[in-house]
Amino acid sequence: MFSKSCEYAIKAMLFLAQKSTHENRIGVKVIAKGIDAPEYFIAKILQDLSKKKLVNSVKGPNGGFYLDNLSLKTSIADIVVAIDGDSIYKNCIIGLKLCSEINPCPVHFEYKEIKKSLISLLEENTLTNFNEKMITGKFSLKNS
Amino acid sequence: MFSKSCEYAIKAMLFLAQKSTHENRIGVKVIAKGIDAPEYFIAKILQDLSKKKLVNSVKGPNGGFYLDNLSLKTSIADIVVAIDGDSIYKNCIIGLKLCSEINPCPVHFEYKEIKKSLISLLEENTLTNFNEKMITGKFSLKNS
DNA sequence: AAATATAAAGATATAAAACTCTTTTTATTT
DNA sequence: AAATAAAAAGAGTTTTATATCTTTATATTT
Repeated sequence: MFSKSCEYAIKAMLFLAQKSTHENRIGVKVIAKGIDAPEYFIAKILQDLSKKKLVNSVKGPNGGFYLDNLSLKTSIADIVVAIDGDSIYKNCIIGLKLCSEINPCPVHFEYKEIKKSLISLLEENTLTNFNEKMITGKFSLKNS
Repeated sequence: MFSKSCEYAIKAMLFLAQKSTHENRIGVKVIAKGIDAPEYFIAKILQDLSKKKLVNSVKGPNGGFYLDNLSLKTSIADIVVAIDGDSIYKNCIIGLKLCSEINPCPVHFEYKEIKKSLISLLEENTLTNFNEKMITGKFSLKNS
């Protein structure tokens, strides 16, 4: 569904949403361990997210990454679009370039509904939202 | 969503479903042109589908690929599983290895429903089914 | 039976994604 | 102001996916 980079990005954002504040920044190493991702690779991804203003960062001693209150409103959809682009919004499920409402592939209208629910899921789940769900203890992010 | 190979496989199967019979086999070159795929690449994919018994083939003059009546009952799900494996059935949307009913990620239950519809779409659409849809002329497979 | 046309198999090439290392820049702390 | 710790930037490397080419095997046709 999503690229590896995108999955790591989502996990990193969720991790930061739970653990970071402006005062408590988190470094690449801690994030990498926390989400079970390769350190140098997640570093690049965080750089990218930082350029795109989805995370905040400060350099130097006691520096690291964090999310401010605005960033906590980021949805999974925002992260996906930032990393993988908008293909999830646009692409035909069987990869036809010309598939559209006027020239639909055989499953266009069926897939359209599914895509709609999928996009709702991605757009309605913000980081804050995730946090709330996890506070109840019924959900988790464990990977190993 | 699916790999390029898988998209080509689906398109090739649909093409064969429309055009081939036991008597009228279709060669790689024609298929490649018909679905706008690289010739040598789709040849490999067809070989694979043939080994996995999803298409029939005969060598030699007037040889080529075709689908028999049994093969026309193949669903998109069958093709996807043959080429991309069953990750669509199994994988967590945010890539967590441990995500499950007892250890769900924050969107597990929401995604579960979407996945269900997606799988229905893939399983319920057989090649025969596709053909019927296209006979009405309301649907198409054009790519360019 | 020979020639031919086709898929199958094997080997190679190219591109993209995933991952790593090194150097540079810049806040922070001392 | 100097030392330091961190991200940013740049430049690789490795792996996987995509694509191509060549040779071999085998039905079919002549």
